[in-house]
Amino acid sequence: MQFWLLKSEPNVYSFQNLVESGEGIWDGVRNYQARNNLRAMQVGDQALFYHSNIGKEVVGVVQITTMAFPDPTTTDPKWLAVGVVPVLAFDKPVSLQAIKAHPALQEIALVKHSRLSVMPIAAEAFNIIIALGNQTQIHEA
DNA sequence: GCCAACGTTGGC
DNA sequence: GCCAACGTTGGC
Repeated sequence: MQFWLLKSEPNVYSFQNLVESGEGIWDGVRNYQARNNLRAMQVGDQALFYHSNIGKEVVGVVQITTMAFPDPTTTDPKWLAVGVVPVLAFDKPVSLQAIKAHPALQEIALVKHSRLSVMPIAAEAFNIIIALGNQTQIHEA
């Protein structure tokens, strides 16, 4: 099982759009590195959903439901898409600022490779961000 | 709206 | 195959 981070501009396609439709297709990727990451995805992999430009925060988690298939938004066979479903909406979105301020998240691709739209993320970093975003599930004594 | 980072294109 | 020009992304 691999973990990923998917970036979208919320005025184009937001996490809320995905929650409302229940399932979606992650398409429109036109970058080779991002495409290669889509191709490496397996059914059941999970991904953080990041809102770029507006919000600049991780707002939830999605699960990959299909292997990569030809992107339906183009006739060019070299571009790929995957199916996704929402699995968790954060109580408290995790801002880019908070990620940059976290000592254990300095090296993630979101910070280091800000222009990549589909990137792998280590399980440790994935779990830290989930814990930050899903704070109401952390109960204190 | 600006600009840095970086990917792509095209002339040579 | 190099590299300058150009386009796009995304944070600020």
